[in-house]
Amino acid sequence: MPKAFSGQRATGRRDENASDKGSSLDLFRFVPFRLNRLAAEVSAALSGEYQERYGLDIPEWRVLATLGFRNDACSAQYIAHCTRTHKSTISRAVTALMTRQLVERVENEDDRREFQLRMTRKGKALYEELIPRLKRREQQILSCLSAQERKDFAIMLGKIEKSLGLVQTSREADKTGAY
Amino acid sequence: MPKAFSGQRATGRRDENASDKGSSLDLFRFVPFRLNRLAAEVSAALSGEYQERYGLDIPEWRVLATLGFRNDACSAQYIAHCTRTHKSTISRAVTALMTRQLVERVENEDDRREFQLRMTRKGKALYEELIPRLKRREQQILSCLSAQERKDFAIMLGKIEKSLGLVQTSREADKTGAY
DNA sequence: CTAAGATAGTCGCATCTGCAACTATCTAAA
DNA sequence: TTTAGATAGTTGCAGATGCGACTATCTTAG
Repeated sequence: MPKAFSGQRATGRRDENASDKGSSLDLFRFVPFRLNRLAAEVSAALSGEYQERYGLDIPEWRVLATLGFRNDACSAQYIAHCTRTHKSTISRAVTALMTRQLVERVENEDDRREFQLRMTRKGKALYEELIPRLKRREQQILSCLSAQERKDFAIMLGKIEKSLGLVQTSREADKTGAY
Repeated sequence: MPKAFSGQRATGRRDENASDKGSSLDLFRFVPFRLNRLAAEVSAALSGEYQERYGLDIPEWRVLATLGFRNDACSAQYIAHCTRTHKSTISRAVTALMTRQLVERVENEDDRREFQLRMTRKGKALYEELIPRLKRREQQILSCLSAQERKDFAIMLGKIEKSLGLVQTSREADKTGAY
């Protein structure tokens, strides 16, 4: 048996004089840290599905997810904006997906700077196969919450997203152009 | 005014025939995606404090946060395990912090493989200055939630963390050695 | 029409970080 | 004691990704 560490935060050997009200901070109660850690862990838990099984990385998955949900062609820039992913990252993901013939693009007649992206038949097939797996995983991860808690959790996420400007109604977006 | 995209998810031009119950998935309701995006955004919102102002990156901040909260020396490995950060990342962070004389290390008499890390006076000073700023930011981010909601949100995070094995009592850890 | 500025997409570059190999050290079993 | 295996920490390497420059194209003001 390996030598165990002499304490974890639960028992902690933290000096109680350094109160949380003052100049100390419990990393394990600090929401930004928790979100980072949780997001990394959840991604890792899902990567078995899209990464190992289908050889997709996260940006590639986001491209497919956007195209699949919209069920309509759209530009790379659109995907970059609405998934909050850098356009160069999306560009590389699209290149990889085109190489694998999961996605194809056609020139836009009205604006020859941009391309209309759409999934190929092969891409759609992969998407259809992947989606139920990912949904199942998500449900597994959330199964520790009751139905009501899941609902509340989603609402709170929404509030935080909104306060950070992560969600935007199309009306607001039309005004500001800030996609 | 720039040309606006022709639709964001709120209005969406999504084909309603592709029901969520079936083979489609709304990325914006998909918790793993939302967590990733939210974590990235929250980190960006905080980076102004530790990154721009103090030249710390996230791993460096995690080292300081662990040392500061424990208020006691500990090994790099300990920090790596309890922050769930790769040991090579922590190693590089510690090197950088030592160069800046924010952290120092002493040999462990009992086990000469490991070093005891502690903050220097200078490191403590930076820590003390940084903490209230970060707490303030966290509160700003969470200010869109009521006190009760914040509480509930923390509880739900805890449940998900627990179900993913992200939290571990020291008792369990002592048994498994799985820090 | 022309010119200035904005936008779509690509690509080189730098940085970050996980992986794995490596050294040094410790532990445990024969 | 000896030796095999485990652990702490470091470092080279490779993959991923954000930034910024670049080209091509579009828009708008004059």
